[in-house]
Amino acid sequence: MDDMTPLPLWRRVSEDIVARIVNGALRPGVMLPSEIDLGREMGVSQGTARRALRDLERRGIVERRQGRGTVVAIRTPETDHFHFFRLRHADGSEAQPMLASETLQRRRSTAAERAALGSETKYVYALDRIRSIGGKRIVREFSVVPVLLFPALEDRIPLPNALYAFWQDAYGIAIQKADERLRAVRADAADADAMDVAEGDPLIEVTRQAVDLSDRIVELRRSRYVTDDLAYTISLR
Amino acid sequence: MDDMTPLPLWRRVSEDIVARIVNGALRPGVMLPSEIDLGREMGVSQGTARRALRDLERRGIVERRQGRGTVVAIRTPETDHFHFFRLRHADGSEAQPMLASETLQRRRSTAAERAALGSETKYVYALDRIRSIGGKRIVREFSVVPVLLFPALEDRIPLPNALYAFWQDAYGIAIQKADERLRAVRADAADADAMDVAEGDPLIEVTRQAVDLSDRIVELRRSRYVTDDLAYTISLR
DNA sequence: CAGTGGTCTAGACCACTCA
DNA sequence: GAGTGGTCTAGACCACTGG
Repeated sequence: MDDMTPLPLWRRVSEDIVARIVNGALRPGVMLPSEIDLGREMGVSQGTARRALRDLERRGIVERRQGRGTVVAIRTPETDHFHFFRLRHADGSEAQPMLASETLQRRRSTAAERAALGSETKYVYALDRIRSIGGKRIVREFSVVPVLLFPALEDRIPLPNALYAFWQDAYGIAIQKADERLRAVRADAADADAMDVAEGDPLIEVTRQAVDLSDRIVELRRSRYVTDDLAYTISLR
Repeated sequence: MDDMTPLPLWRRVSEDIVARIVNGALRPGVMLPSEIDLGREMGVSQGTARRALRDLERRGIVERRQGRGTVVAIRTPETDHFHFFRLRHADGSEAQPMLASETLQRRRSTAAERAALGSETKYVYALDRIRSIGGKRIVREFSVVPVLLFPALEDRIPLPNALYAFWQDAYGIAIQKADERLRAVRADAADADAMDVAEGDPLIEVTRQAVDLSDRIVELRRSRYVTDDLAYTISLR
């Protein structure tokens, strides 16, 4: 598993900054040193510091603006939510979901959850939410997160619409990517009860694993979408 | 629409190379000049030529290997097909689809097709395919492409499994990205007839627009997937 | 062994931002 | 006007590839 060759200098610089973000020394919105200063601090040239910052920018971890500087990226409800929430109208515009209901439960983890989240995950929070768009309830989400990573989550109820922005803000856990599997399923009785859909209607079910900056799986999520008026939209490159 | 600032030097270099690929002067698999030679040819430094090549590599247009050189990327049936064909087994492994049937028809374009493919698209080829995986017919694909871009396509029947690799090879049209919209639908009588699925069963329907290196929409595709054993798999970053 | 891309440095000029 | 990132140059050394 180990790589014989050491990491390039620029990568060590960028990983050092990631580590500072993960351990909380750098918080979202904070200004980073300039390329020249960063290079001096780390004992590398400006070009190398520049490359590290460019790497972080490409990964969406920092934001750079000419004349202004480099700041740790903030996951706002806008940027964050719409990046990981893929339902769009027919014209491609973003859908504005509202939270219709929310329940949070603390319980023992299942074997499958421990397999994905790590064996130290004895307890989890199970968060069930229903979202409506344009007055129609068309999304059910079942999220599972380790209690260890999100202590005292029940005290924060009601949770904000955009979970990932909240996690970064309140727990310092930043989502890097989400791996998803989509399948078509029939709405069951519970779906018909919770959403504006008839039992037996086709839904898209999305199973997601959300991965943070430390490459840990920090959330398991299963979502069910009614796709009558909105579609799940992606771009393959 | 126009940008006041001129393109950076490195971008002009990379766009020049893209143009050479588009017009056929550079074909897939061909070796590019080294960074130093390219810089000399274009009157820029090695660093700038390097940046242009890195840009092309990031966009998947060329492949670079230390010690070997830079070549125009080849869309092989493996690399290409599995990039744009997202069905995966439960363990994440790639599914091996077989072509179960194929029909090609030349006809006038519809108004909707002209809106997407360009008003000069008077005629299109409509390609309908059924794919099977593990002996089960679980994919229907309806592709529409302009006759102008793919002349004499009927002479190439049967078309290979991986369409995009074939297009690049036979017509010099390289797919850069594909924008997709996913919805859950019920299998109709034609689906039940063509695939191993019962009428009314839930399917995922994917509507795709494929875009080439010149930013033209060159294909409209509608696919229907049975997701009992396989799931549509993506990664959001 | 010659040639390639990967990394790294040092320095220059420019465009942009903000006080 | 001082400071930032964006671009560009010129040159160095290294690791890898292939004959």
